[in-house]
Amino acid sequence: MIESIPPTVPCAACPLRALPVFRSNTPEEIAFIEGMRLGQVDALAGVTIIEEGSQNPPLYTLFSGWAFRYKTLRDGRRQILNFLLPGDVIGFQAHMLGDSAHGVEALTNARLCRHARPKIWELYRNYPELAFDTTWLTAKEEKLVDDILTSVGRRSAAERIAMLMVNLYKRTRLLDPMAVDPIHIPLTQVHLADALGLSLVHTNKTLKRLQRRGLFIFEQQQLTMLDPAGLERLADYSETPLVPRPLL
Amino acid sequence: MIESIPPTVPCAACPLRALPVFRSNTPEEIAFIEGMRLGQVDALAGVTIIEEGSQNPPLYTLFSGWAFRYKTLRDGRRQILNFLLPGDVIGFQAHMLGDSAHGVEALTNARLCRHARPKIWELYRNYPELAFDTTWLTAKEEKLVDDILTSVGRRSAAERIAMLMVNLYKRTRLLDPMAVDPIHIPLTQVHLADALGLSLVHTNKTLKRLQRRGLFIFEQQQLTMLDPAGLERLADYSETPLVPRPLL
DNA sequence: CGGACGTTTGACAAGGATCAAGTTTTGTGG
DNA sequence: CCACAAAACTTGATCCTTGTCAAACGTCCG
Repeated sequence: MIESIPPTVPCAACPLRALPVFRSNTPEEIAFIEGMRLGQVDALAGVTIIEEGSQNPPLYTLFSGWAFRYKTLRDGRRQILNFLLPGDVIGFQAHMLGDSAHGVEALTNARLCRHARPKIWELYRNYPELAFDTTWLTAKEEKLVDDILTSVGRRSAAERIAMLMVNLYKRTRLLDPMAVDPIHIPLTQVHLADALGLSLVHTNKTLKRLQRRGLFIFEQQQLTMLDPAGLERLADYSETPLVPRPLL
Repeated sequence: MIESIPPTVPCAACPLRALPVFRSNTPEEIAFIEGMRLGQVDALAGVTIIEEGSQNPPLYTLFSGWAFRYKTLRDGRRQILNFLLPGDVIGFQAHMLGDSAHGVEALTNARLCRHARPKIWELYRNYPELAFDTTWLTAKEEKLVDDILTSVGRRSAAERIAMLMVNLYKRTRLLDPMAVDPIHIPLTQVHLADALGLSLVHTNKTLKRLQRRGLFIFEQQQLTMLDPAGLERLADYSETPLVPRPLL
């Protein structure tokens, strides 16, 4: 399922660090992070990275690929809480609280950096900037969930889809500023439905309707943005100021 | 709106600290927290404590009373993200990210401890345990929002109400272990509706139906639990392990 | 070639929204 | 302490967004 692999690059040469979205670190900080990293592992698409309800699960950073956090009810209903992209931390909430209230599943084949959980404490003791960054990442993810909750609670199906498309489009562009449409979004309509709190059938119909309105094209997991302004208007989207993001 | 008052008690004598829910701190930590506290303020019920979208809003701890976090869409639709009870931190996400993506409003008359934002940095530098606690509180709130999102996205109206009642009941009991039914829950049906992602009318009808089923009584903001097990079953509620909570 | 998976569509059911009153409770000023 | 307005709660009728059921179709892969 999840296989260890020989480390691909040292943290100092992490390709993510080269991206403008990520804040730069001092050499000492990078050395500490390198020391915290136990190694890299690969997870195939569809694999469960963290089991729902597991005790003290491992702590990862997503190096490449996509994943998502989710919760399920006993009868199988599933809510996707948010999607995880490279640079996102996996398992931190569980690290803090002791067990994982949610599961994490790989959407694509994914490569993860695994971290030594006990070193987090050392991080707090000796690298207050990194500790601060850690909190920043947690706060940022909470804000994202706040936004999603607002969508699911108060937006119509069409508005929710518009919102999600705009968000995913922006997030992927931050990670690949050179990308041109169409952009690869590795989601099936089941994922969309579970993330939006809608049924699969209704998601499909609303998705088609929006595409017929000429807002975007999304087929075979390829997204082409046709009318970004129209989509943002429909989503009642408000821009988030852009701040460089820490990377553990 | 928000009025400064002479400090009521020193942090060391904070009545919240006496409660079993809250983790104990060393005298040095408490002294630091005391030094971080700028003073206490009172907010009347209904007052906006933090404006949606405000830049660098103040940082508070809720000393007494209830409040809630919310987001609104341009046309006025409102989603309540979660309810805040004594001990909860207010404005921390905004402190981290620079501006507040959500608003905070007092539900009852509330007393707040206001903190010196720049001292947070000192806290990270000199009190790693407290920094850790801060992250813990953020992670805990994210988990709460995760749970609410799951409700709003995947539970029926009746299930959502059951879930919320169980949660609020448990949270209030933690803060007042001696309390006996009926318990005061200072929410109107408008608040319930906005927290659950439902219309007011449907909230009312479903609420009545559950009460007619003998699960609980909720009137005049007084909650009596009649069939906690039945409610938890309906809500598909899974127990969270109880860990003492840090208090800033 | 046969499944498994993902997408698409139509028909129908239903949970929840909206509209419109009416009733009760709460709060405030006289 | 009463009177009155505002806020909160109820209820019925109706509409409609979304869910459920069913089935067909395409594609990829062993």
